[in-house]
Amino acid sequence: MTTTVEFINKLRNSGLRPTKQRIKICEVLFNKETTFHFTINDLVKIIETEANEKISLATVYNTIHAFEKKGYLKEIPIDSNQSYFDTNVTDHHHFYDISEKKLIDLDQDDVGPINIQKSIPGKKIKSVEVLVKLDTDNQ
Amino acid sequence: MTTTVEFINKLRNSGLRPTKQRIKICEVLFNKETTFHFTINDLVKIIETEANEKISLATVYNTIHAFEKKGYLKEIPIDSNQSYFDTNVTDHHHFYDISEKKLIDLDQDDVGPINIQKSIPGKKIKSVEVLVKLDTDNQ
DNA sequence: AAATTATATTAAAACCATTCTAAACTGTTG
DNA sequence: CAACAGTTTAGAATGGTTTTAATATAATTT
Repeated sequence: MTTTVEFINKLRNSGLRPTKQRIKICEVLFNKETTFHFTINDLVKIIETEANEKISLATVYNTIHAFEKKGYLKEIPIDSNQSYFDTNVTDHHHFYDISEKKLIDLDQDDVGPINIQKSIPGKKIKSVEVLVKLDTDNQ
Repeated sequence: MTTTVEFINKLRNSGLRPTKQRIKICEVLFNKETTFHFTINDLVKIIETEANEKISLATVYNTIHAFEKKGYLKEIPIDSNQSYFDTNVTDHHHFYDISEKKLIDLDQDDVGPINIQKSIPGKKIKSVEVLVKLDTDNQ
C-alpha cells in the first residue's frame, strides 16, 4: 500500500506535477498487489466506477504516455487495434488469451533463457518479448 | 516464379474465386524471392506503382484477411497502430527495427527452442512469437 | 500571498487505420 | 446465356488515439 504522499513524491521526483488526476491514476494503477494489465478504456471505466471522478480521455492518454516514458508502465504488443499496458515493467513475457482478450504474465523462469544468435550491424537489442497465444482447448 | 495459372488454381483450391484483384495481389505478395513484410498501406502503394491498377482499399483488406484465414499470411504483432503482415507463415520470429519501423526475420535457429513451463487449464498454446526490438547502437 | 509563469486538463474536433454498407459487377454452374 | 452467389467498390461509419485552443492549476517569483 502506497500512500498519496509517496505518489506525490514519485511524481515530483520524475518531473511530473502531482495533479489530482495523476495521483488518482497512480492510485488505481500502482496500489494493486499483482501485475495489472489494462487498456485505456479499462482504465477510464475503473476510474469512473471506483471513484466517482471523471478524468478526461485526453488526460488519461497523456498520463499513461508520461508514465510509460518514465518507465512506470510497459506497452505490450498484441495483434490488436488497442494498446495494452502493464504495470509490471520487469523483464517478463505473456500469455494472451485470444477468446477472453486477456493477458497473463509469464516469468522469465516460465519461458527459460532466450539467446538471440543473430545481430544486425549498428543495432542493439532493446528488448526481447515472447507472446504465447492461447486458444480454448476443445478436443 | 509462380505463374498466373498457378495462382488461379491456388485460389480456386482454397475456395476463393480467382478475381483479377486477388490474382494481382498474389503476384505482388507471392512472387518474391524472400519473405515480405508489409502493411496494408505498403501494399496499396506497391499495387498503384507496380501495376497502374487501383484496387479499392476495402478489397485489399478483404483479400488480406481472406489470405490470412487460409494461412497464406501471418499477422505480426508490433506495438503499433498498424497491422504488419508476413508472407512467411512458417514458425519463426522477428527483429523489429524501431527507428526504421521495419521487420527482419529470425529463424528458429537464431532464437533457439522455447519451452513454455506454464500452462493454463482449458487452454492450449496456439503460437509462440518472439519479438526482438532493435535500437540504433550509438555509443 | 499576490502576481507571474509554466505546465496540465478539458471538451470537442480532427485523425487515421480499419470495417461496414448497399449498389454494381463478375465468376460459376447448369 | 440465365441465374445465382460471391466480389468489388466508393463512400460512409467506427473506434482508438491525437490535436487544438481555451481554461485551470501548480510552481516560482515578487
